[in-house]
Amino acid sequence: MSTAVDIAGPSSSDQAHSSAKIPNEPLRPSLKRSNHPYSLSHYISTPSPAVDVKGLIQPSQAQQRAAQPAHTKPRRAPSWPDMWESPSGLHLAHAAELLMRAGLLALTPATTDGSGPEEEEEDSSGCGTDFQPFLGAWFPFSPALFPLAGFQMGGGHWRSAAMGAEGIEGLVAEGYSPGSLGASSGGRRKRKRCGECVPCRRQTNCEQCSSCRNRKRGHQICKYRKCEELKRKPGGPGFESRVSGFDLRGSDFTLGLAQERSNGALDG
DNA sequence: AACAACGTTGAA
DNA sequence: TTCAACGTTGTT
Repeated sequence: MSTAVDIAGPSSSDQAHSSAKIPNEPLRPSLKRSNHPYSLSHYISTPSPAVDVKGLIQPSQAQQRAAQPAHTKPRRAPSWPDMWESPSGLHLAHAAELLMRAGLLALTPATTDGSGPEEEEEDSSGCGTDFQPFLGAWFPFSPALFPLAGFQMGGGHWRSAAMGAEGIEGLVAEGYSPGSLGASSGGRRKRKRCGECVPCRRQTNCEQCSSCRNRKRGHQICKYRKCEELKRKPGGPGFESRVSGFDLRGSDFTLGLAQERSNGALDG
């Protein structure tokens, strides 16, 4: 029931200005697409229990060098807590904790003697495949754990088949895939719009807000089409509402829009 | 906090 | 290769 809506922008005469590049239909098709490089069967059938997740989420030094040419300004490396926050506010660590409570996730002692091949070549950032800080114990991150725990990866979502897909889907990170967690980007990921909130369902740019007027340099989507999910900081207030069973997605948009209008916040 | 600018990602 | 737009950083 994703009927396209087209809330009037700052003025009622803006519709004619919509860019030819703007899709004339809701964005669901592209949102549903997933180019995840690995299928679930890949992880299940991979002979080595340790698919090179470290390589996926932490590129090699050579990859990092390639990803960051010398002429570009050095950017702050994303911190690991940041890496593990979901746009809908659920820390992956919380998901892991839930699994632990359900007895589905094993913990290993905090040994650092590098007994396996995965342990060698730990770089200065200290990011291996174990994540003690999040759980107070070591969290062995292996993709094999997710199938074991009933998690499925697909459609850009992490689902839990064991807990009931409907219930957990809203809890678990949306818009992320292992690939977007750094498989090819050296850690920088790009969230996707939810496609369901009111702004996402707008079809046209207003062409009057600062983002529209400054599109060449600003590289920003029309203010009235900016996804509500993307407006939130990952791991922000959304977390509580999502966990407690409420999905406030888009609920504050109308209020915010009315407020913006009354305040004249939008330039134009 | 809002805005502007830019680098970068990801899809077409 | 192009383009839309997200993420980050600096400025106001």
